Amino acid sequence: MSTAEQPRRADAVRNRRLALEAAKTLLVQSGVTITVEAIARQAGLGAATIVRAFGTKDALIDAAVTDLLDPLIQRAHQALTEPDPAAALRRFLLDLIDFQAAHWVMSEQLTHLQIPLTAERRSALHQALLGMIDRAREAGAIRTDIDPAVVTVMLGEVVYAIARSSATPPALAHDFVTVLADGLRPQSSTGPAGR
Amino acid sequence: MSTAEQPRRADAVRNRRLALEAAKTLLVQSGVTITVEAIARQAGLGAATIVRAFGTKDALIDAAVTDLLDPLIQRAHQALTEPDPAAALRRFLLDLIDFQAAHWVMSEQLTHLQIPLTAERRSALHQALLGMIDRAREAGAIRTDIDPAVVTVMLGEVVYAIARSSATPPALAHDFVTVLADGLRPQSSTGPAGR
DNA sequence: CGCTATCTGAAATGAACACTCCAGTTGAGA
DNA sequence: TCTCAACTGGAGTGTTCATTTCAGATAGCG
Repeated sequence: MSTAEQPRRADAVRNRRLALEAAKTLLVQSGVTITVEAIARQAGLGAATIVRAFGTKDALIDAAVTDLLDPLIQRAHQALTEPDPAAALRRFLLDLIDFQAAHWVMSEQLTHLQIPLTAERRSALHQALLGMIDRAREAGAIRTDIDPAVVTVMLGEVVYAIARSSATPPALAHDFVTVLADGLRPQSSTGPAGR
Repeated sequence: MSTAEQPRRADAVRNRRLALEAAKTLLVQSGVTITVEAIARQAGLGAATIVRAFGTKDALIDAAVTDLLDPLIQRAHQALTEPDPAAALRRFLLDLIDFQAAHWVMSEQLTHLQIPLTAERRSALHQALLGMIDRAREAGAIRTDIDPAVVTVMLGEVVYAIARSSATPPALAHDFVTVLADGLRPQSSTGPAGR
């Protein structure tokens, strides 16, 4: 393909890797404003070197976030093949919350950046989640009076939010998923519906 | 009190008001980076005038956001006195989502600002929400196996998230509150619990 | 080894902002 | 109407950054 990797000097390759690791480290830390300067310091390199290795700061961040996101995507694909769809969904939601709890600071940093790779990964996650919900729905584990697309948006956004919450104790995540799961289960009693 | 308003010239008062309105207008618009320059243009004033009227840009934004938040706080207090706690909570959640849907862009802008007044209002909202949940709980409308504080965090964050979702069709908000309400209701069947 | 294309990073550049200065304007009391 | 302190806003000032430049260092081939 067009991925024609022109040969690069060993030190350039090494420094590129260092820059990526440094960016990942900073992305996970809270409270830090991520500047090229800061990444350079963390990597023990000059700022110019870092920018040159990726073209722009945005491209560097994009690559770093993509890296961080990959394990999560793997888990998502895994969840899609597990036998019990409801359990898989539940487990994945908890994974998602864990991930966001560790990384929500990152999301804040990303707002004004041009990060196409990351956008792509996010969309992949969204697709996988949609798949999980479809499976759970077909298995009868999720009420059918709500559009699966709506459920997907709901869960995706909500997980982000819950992880974001200042405290984020594990108990919160667990309780939260419980409430969601109970609310999403087919409701036997349409209850005091009218209200 | 110490609110000793030293007399100010009529034009100064008018311009202060203009600046506040301009800031509110921009805060609600999406995609706009809010600079003092932009607010000044919107208000038809010079940038210097605006900064001087409030001391700092942050103070201006703080005042504007506070203004925008006030009606919502009023609704919250209102909800606390309605006869049916469950219905009041539900209605307020929908209000909250509506508000956030209209204003979430704003929240993004606020991340790096010094906005004590706004922080205070937010905390007031949180308190009110906690109150509503307590009332609904006492009325037996909310399951008791989950800490009310957790429920509060849950709802507060979640509402923010759901409003944030790109689409935000009203249907989404409605369905979402339904799912939450069903999930938060006392669960008769501990169900096929183990799972 | 020696040579040179590739790399490096300190310093320069330039853009975006919040905030300040000051010469000129204006509201409003006498 | 006159006067002047309070106001205004265009033109700075100082910062914070991403990105570029370029003189010097170095990987790695012959």
